[in-house]
Amino acid sequence: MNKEKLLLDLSSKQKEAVEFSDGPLLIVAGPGSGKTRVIAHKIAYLNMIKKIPLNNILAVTFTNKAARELRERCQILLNLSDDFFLDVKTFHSFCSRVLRFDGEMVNVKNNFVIYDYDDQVRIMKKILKELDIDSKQVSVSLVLGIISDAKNRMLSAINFSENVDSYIEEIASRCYEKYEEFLNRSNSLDFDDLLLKCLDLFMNNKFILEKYQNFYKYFLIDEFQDTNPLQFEIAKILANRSKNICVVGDPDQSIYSWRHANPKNLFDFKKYFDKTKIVTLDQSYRSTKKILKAADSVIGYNDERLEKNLWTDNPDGDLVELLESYNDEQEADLVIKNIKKLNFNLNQVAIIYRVNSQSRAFEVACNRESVNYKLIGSVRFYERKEIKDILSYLRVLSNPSDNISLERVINLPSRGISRKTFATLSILSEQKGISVLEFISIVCKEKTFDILNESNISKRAINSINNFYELMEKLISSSKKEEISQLIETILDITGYGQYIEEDAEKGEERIENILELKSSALEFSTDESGNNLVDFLENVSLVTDFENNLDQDEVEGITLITLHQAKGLEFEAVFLVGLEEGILPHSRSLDDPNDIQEERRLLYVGITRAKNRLFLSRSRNRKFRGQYGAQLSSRFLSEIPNELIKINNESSIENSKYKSIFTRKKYFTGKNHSIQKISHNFNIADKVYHNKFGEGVIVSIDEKSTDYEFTVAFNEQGVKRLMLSYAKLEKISDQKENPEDNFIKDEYFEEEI
DNA sequence: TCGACGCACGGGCCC
DNA sequence: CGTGCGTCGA
Repeated sequence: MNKEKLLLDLSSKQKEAVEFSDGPLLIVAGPGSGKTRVIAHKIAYLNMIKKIPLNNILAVTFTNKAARELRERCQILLNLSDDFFLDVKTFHSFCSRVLRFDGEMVNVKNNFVIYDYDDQVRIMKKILKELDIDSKQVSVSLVLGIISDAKNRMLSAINFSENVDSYIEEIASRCYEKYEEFLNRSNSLDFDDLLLKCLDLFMNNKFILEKYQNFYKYFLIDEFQDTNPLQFEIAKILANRSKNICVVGDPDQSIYSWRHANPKNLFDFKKYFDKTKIVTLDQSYRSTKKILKAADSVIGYNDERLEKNLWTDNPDGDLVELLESYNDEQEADLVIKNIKKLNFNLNQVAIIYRVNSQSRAFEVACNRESVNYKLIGSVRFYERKEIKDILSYLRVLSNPSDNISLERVINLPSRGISRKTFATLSILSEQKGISVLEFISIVCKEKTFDILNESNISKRAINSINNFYELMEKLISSSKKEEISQLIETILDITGYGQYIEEDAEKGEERIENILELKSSALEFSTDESGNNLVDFLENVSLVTDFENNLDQDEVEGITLITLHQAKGLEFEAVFLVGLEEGILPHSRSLDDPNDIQEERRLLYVGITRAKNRLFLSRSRNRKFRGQYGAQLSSRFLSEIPNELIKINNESSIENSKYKSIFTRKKYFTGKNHSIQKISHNFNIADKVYHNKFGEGVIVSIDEKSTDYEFTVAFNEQGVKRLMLSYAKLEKISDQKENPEDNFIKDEYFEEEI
């Protein structure tokens, strides 16, 4: 392939981005503007035209799935065989590998384990107990959040303790110190540590930094709007020498601020790197004009934006359809019904929701209607109990310092080592400065059981501990010679865990299947990855969360059920965005912070722009929550889409007369950016009015609200009510005819609330 | 030390 | 509604 051919099917802007190969480059790329294509072509261009060896290029993507896709594209463009070398990694996997090689310089041993959120919670629970802090007043997640914040501001436990300025920070500071000690003792790192220690390594070891700087001459970073401060620092320090760094992002698609992502990194990039070239990709090749317009008008309500003027040559397309149902079950039915009417391959259809728990109703509906579906990561595979149990055994074998994993399995299945015994063992081992497993080994090997006796551990318990020791000895020797999948089999066998699972009448079968799946993934791993040892396997497990996708992908035809966050980067012919309700999207936890609301809006923007052809938005008037039905208000975002783009799905009106009711789109919103139009009216105090439900009445007062009016009406029979004008269908008695077109009626719930 | 039982409380997004 | 924890009796 020559240069002309490589650049043939690129737009002039895409070409510009691909051909600018030396020096800092910032690509602002709207949804569907072909950014992955540009990155792939850029790598191909560097290699083919500029003759840069592939191993001098580091590409960083947001997920492992994106990494795989990029590799595939490059492989095709460069016409390479399957096993070609190209570093496409996530920040975390890159850092992890650096630390495996060179971590000693920052006191990281090469067999460290990575602790996930679940592990962190277990650790922090212990710490709170130890420090006698009431976990009802100071929650585990709060403390972990503060620690993570601190790490992202590059504050060590000591630095942090010097700068506490509130009661809660003082507590968190003490926990932070303990937490770090615990991780240290366990030879383990959390996700933040992977980045932090790696950065530490680069900043304080010139020699090692230069090694990497000399090795990687070109950097490409995707989804830059979702990089956090540590990641940005790592990018800066690595690229500081060559300055050949290209970042791609879209501030409107920044949806990970809760993970410390900072879209400002996009703007700071050009401040940090002199003479940054900026290319904006604003042509969408994905969505129809109408869908794009809907997306654009929604995101227009956010402020402090970098306006992009996204445009497309695609056809106008169909109107965005609005679905409304009575409850979440009906919502699922209605969505599936509409999917069945479409003429797309089911792989081209997605139901996208805000929270995983929404998937349940759709699974049920799919099963009932015999529609195949692929559920993406709701109960994530590696987080299932039986999988984590097996992995904990493996972790202990790979890293004997891993106390938290040991604690998990030492009495699983029950073998006579109680929590209390384990706690005693922990204290004793800590005094000796070794891990619990090491302590057990020494005591059992030297038969110095007196030390346990003295600590009030019963004869029976000591016997159990000794049995466990012998069991572990066997496993350790197996782990040295067996393939991982074989080792899993051995574990199931000699720990009794296999039998324990089988005895579980309810979930046993499913759990066995999951374990088999783990075994087959281990088998796959040891055959096709270069590293086939336990450490590599466990690392892969910690960092790759989407392994289920590997298996199905497009082999089975089925619709996709997925969260908005996970849907980033994907596209479908038809998209159903469901649960457009206050409390869901925007999520209830974001309602009182305007910045959070803006992120929720970006989330919707991401959702809308996944659609190529057809977009359906759905809301339910009621939803089950904690076992009970509660009324739901329509999402404020729905009213931000201009009416002319919207069609109300004709099946939506619930036929059952009991629930006749219906849409709550606020007609007076026109979706013009930043200027919310106020409803107007010609009512006056003392006017006689008629209301559908309450009958005749007299207006007592009219209060102006920010976008609406609140009427107080004295009804002849129902007493005094307060009603929002936009929701209540009030008529002046003199006005005889109601407009038959006007079916934007009231939201009963809203009305009664007021 | 184990497991059964009952109670209280909690549920966003993920590398 | 589900779970996770603490308490209790065996």
